[in-house]
Amino acid sequence: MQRLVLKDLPRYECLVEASRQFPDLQPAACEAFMHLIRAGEEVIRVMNAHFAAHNITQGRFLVMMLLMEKEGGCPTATTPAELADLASVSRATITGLLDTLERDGFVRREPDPADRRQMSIYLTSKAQEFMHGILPGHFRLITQLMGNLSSGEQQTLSRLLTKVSMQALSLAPGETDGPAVSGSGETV
Amino acid sequence: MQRLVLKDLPRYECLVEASRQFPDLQPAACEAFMHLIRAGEEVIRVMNAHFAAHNITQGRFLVMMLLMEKEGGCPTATTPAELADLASVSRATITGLLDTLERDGFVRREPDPADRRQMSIYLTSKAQEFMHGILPGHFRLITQLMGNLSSGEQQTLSRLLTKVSMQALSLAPGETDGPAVSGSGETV
DNA sequence: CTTTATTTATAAGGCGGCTAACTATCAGGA
DNA sequence: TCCTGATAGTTAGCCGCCTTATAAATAAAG
Repeated sequence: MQRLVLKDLPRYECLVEASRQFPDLQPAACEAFMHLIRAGEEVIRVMNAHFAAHNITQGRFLVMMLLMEKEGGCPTATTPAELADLASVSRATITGLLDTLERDGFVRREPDPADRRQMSIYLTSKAQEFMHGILPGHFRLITQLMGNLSSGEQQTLSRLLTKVSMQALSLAPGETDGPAVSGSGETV
Repeated sequence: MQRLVLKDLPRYECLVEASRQFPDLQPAACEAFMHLIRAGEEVIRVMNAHFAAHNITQGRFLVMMLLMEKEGGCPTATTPAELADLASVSRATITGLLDTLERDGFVRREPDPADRRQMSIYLTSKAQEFMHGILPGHFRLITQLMGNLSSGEQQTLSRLLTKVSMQALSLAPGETDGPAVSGSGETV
């Protein structure tokens, strides 16, 4: 249901202590990193509890969100390939999710007459009703989760996290062992 | 290897638009929430790539971190129960992790002579070497991930995320549908 | 028509969570 | 002493979600 995370983060002095043994450890960066991981997991834990109370999972919820018709011209998916792309997972994963959603009567697969390789995925009316029943509580929960922050703090948080995301994306493809370390033999 | 997440976040106007349909949706809170989820996942993705390059997983890494001897008096675990507690997972989960770690020669289980129900878990010297080989790169990676932020921004981020974590913890046990909604019939 | 690319689905596998049930042990009390 | 209850760890069975590799149908381009 959730992911293995530290319950209590090490105190800052502890990080400073450890940075003597490991000069690459920057206490402030490390602390921000751990807070990020933990806050993300705590928030996901709360969301999962909400989902579980409605007999759904985060994956199925996201797929249905992506399938919902939106007024504001936001991205909407209709095929498994689009879903996989929007969610950054493999198509096989989406097939599995759609299988269970279809079994439970939440989505319908229909062959596309124009391109017969493609399937079009539609939310059933049952799913529409379900989502409209669950979404107000979902949004209230998000509001509550962020309720300790002022509007300004929420914006600051968004800004800082965007920076982190961009950095993470830039680090994703290339290898990890820092600059100018080409092959220092830690390939255990 | 990672979790299903939105690749591209909806634009802010899109959230404003949606907030007309769902009055409970607060665009700024929702945006911060999504940035948090996404940044967390992106960061975890990068870390997982690093772990995978060394044939390890995040769970096994965390267990070994908890087992390492630390100088600064930080929390260290020696029994499965302590590990489960520190990591907030069930003991059965820890048993599974320890099984694979033991199979790969990273930990040793020894019965506690004082209380024969208990096992004491120790890192092998192989694991010690492994961790000392991997940790510098690990910490460098964290430093890089947070490298887009100034020291002040890192501290601000830690502070804001702490607020979010605390709020999430306070929301964890109680139910989710907001205040004064006792039983409005969305128990689909 | 043939080749190549694309879309979906399937199969097999792995990780990492969970609960429930079981064994062994410890500790307290009648 | 023996029963009882709590605790530590393992086991068994389950599920969610992810992967890669493969297959089958179709499309598109030469």
